[in-house]
Amino acid sequence: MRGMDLRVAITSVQRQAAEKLRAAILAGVFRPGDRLVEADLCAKLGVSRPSVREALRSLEAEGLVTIIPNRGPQIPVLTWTQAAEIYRVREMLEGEAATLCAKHATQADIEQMRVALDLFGKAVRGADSALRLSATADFYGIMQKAAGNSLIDELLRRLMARINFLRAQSMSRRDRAQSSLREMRVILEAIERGDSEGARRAAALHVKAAANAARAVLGGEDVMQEKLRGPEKKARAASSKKNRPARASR
Amino acid sequence: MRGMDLRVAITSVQRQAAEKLRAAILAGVFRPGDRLVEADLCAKLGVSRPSVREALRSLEAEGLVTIIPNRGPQIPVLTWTQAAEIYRVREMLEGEAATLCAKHATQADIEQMRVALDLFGKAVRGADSALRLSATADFYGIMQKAAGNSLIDELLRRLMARINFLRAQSMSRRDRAQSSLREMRVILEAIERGDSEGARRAAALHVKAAANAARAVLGGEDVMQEKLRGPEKKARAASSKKNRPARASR
DNA sequence: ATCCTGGAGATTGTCAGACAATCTGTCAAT
DNA sequence: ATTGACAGATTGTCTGACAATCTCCAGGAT
Repeated sequence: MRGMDLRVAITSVQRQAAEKLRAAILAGVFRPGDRLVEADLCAKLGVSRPSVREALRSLEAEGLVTIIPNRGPQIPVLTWTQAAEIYRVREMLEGEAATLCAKHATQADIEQMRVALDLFGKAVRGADSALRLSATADFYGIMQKAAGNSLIDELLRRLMARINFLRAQSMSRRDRAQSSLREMRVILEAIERGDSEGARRAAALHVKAAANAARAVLGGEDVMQEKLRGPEKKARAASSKKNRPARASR
Repeated sequence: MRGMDLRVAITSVQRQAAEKLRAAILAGVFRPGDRLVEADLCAKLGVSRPSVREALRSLEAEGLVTIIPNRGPQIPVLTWTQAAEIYRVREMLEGEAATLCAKHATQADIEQMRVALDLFGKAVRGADSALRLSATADFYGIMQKAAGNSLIDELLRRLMARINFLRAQSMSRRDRAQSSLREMRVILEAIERGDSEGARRAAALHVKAAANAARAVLGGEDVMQEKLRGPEKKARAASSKKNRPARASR
């Protein structure tokens, strides 16, 4: 093979740290509002503070954590307004990706998407939430790669990361997962018949539906702040037990 | 005034460093392909290496610099493919911003945009490139603020930063600047009459024209790599002469 | 009893210095 | 001319330190 990639994966500690943290956040290890104490992260990741801090700067620029001066990093709490903005942009970008995919996808691409979609269908029927997430990720991953615009791919990936928390919550509702499956089928059908504008519309519709489901979870107006900040105090008491057992005397 | 913002600007060294660097890159102090040596930046910014490194991480995530492991940060060299992707996304986002602006803009917003556009016209006639840049920035700044979607605003700002170099080059051509002025007038007119779809079309058209002008500068295919990497070697000899004494003098 | 005021502890922001790993360019040897 | 080794420059990472700031709790004043 002429174009085989022989490069050894060369990476650095803080890059790995950033990756681990990103994965942890996406996996829901931390919840919105949680503070990330540098010292703890050092211990958990097994690296020094400078590396952790650099990793955190990267994540901050990606919007995955918010760093408040003199207070430190924490998982951002989304308001509904912010979430709505993300969904709106996602709608445009995903629509474009679907259009591009309908134009450029090879038979192999389409075949892969079909496999991913079948897998998703199985996950929905079996209520397997982990498989559901990975199957959708696959489906979109293939679509975006086939679309051939790497910027859209990257932007979408970051936006998805930011609303990951919401997606997990709204997807856990069975009916939403099933509608989602139907909508994705429509997208794929349009791509199969090379209907680029149809694919765009279908993708946009799908995101709109997802946004509606998310709004239901979030409560329409920006009440979410209270919804999530209410439990925070209780959570802090619990987590302080975990973080500094020595002082749990009270 | 009830809502007056009394907060003192609380910020940190590395945030300021990041800002300074960002501004320097946008101002064209560094050219694509230039390496940013940490020690030099420390000297120029007057801060320590950890702060510089954290600032660089932020800029990396924003796409303003590329950090190659064991080689360090450098200003990314855009290929035409990448630039085209950016213009495509910019077209969508700016179209949406124009639409939203047409829907939500107040009379005051429109008035401000008109002022900025007049200023831009004056800059074009007077061949004042600095004023040209600030006037366009104003025009779009007002438009995006009036649109009321802060995510689009932020994404556009970052994308613009990445193609800043191209914009400066293609805008320096008088005819392009004049077409630009005409196109922006059309956008504003659509906004004034509340024609949201017209505003979207006009904005998209404007970005398409800008992309064409940029392609002319960049040479259509990805030849740019050579174009910019050629002078790099000569530049390095000169810059090392320039960079080294700074170390000795302090 | 409630509110204000210190202070103690925790955490972040920043720096200096050090050292290994890696890259780059030069120069000699084949 | 290509290869190989060496020296210098630069990055990646860690340690330790200290000031600035925040948070929470206790004690005192009203």
